[in-house]
Amino acid sequence: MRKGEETRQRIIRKAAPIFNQKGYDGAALSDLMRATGLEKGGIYRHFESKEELAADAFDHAWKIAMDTRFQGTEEIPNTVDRLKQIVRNFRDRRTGLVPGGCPLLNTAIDSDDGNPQLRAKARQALSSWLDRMQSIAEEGKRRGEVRKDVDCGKLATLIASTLEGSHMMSRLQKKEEPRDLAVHHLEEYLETKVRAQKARAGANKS
Amino acid sequence: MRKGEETRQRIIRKAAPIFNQKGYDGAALSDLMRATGLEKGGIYRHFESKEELAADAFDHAWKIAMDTRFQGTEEIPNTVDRLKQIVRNFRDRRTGLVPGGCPLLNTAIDSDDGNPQLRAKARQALSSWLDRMQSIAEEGKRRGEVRKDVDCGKLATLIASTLEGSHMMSRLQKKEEPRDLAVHHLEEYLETKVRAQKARAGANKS
DNA sequence: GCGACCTGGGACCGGTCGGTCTCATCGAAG
DNA sequence: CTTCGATGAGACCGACCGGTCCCAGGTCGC
Repeated sequence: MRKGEETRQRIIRKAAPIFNQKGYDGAALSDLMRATGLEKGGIYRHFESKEELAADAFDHAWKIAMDTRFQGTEEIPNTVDRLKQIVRNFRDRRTGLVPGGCPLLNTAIDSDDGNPQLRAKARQALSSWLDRMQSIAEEGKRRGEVRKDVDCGKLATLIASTLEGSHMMSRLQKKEEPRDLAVHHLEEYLETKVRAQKARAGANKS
Repeated sequence: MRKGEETRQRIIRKAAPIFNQKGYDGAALSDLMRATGLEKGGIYRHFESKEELAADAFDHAWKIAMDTRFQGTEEIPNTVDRLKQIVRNFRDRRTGLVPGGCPLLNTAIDSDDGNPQLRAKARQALSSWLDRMQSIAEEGKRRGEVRKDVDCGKLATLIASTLEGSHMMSRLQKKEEPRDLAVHHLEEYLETKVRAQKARAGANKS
């Protein structure tokens, strides 16, 4: 029981970057065999199908992405500052991630036509990300840190769209600028349109 | 000479949606044969390789996308209004497009690892789109319709990122909301941060 | 230390992949 | 009407696809 589970996890860890980089069709069994150092039989003992492995690999990659994006945000008291940190994390914390760019973006586009199983994974991944951000905004609203006229669900959607779109462009151009730009834009948006203003006469710098 | 070119164009037209929906690897020759009604030999007479066909199919799909996104914008005199119309076109005009979502987004993600030929196509497609939007903004700046402190290149990048990201989310969720939201957000941004204010005392409705 | 079971190797499967080649037919120019 | 290049059919190719299966050897619990 022990050894098998270890191997299973090792396969997932090695397979995740391949699926994330090459997509489901592009990731051949032979690639996975080379990466894991196992023969076909060794892999298929632990997974019923390539699809099951791809699903587990996606979960693995997404968990890492989520953990990284929310890293060091829990302890930030102010909710708007917390959202800003999440936005900045998207730009700054990209070491330790599964190579190949955002797994959600990749899988969403990849599973666009067929592969309903992977598509469902992507949908639920997006939902969980949006929910977490929305919850933070709602907490902020209850606490009076976030303006009352802000729609928290829409805010989460806007943040995710902007970040993911800029991420695609940064990867395509191999330049940081689009991502930097999106982060800066969102920071300003959070500051001017989301954060509740405490003092009536307070100066509004920056 | 005549007939052959017609067939070539027909193949491109029929192949474009398949590549756009299934990706390069996912689009099998057998799919293309079924769509075109031709046998393998019939297709390969007109293209040296699958890759050449994919490149031509991308050009075809992207041309349609660009034409549609800029449809009815040339005749709008005010440049900021023109940009707003481009943004709205992204949301509203989606009939006649090659099925499968934005070819740029799809191809950018699809060609992320290998296929440098397709990747180059995607890069140049993005550049041409950005350039066109940037030029409009620069024209607006010369005419005093756009604020002097606006960086036109960054503006174009921000618009493209936001639209593409929201497009991915809309497709994944099968809901219009993310795209609507992004369009609304950009419209507001163009109105409040980009458009030059003519009159000092003018009311700023909406 | 024995026996049962867990693990991984690798031969094997039918199917499909992208790509080639030959040849009959088609269409247009003379 | 003939002729000849342009065209498309479809058999064929080797490679590789995802997946199965059985066996040898390793790893456990007892």
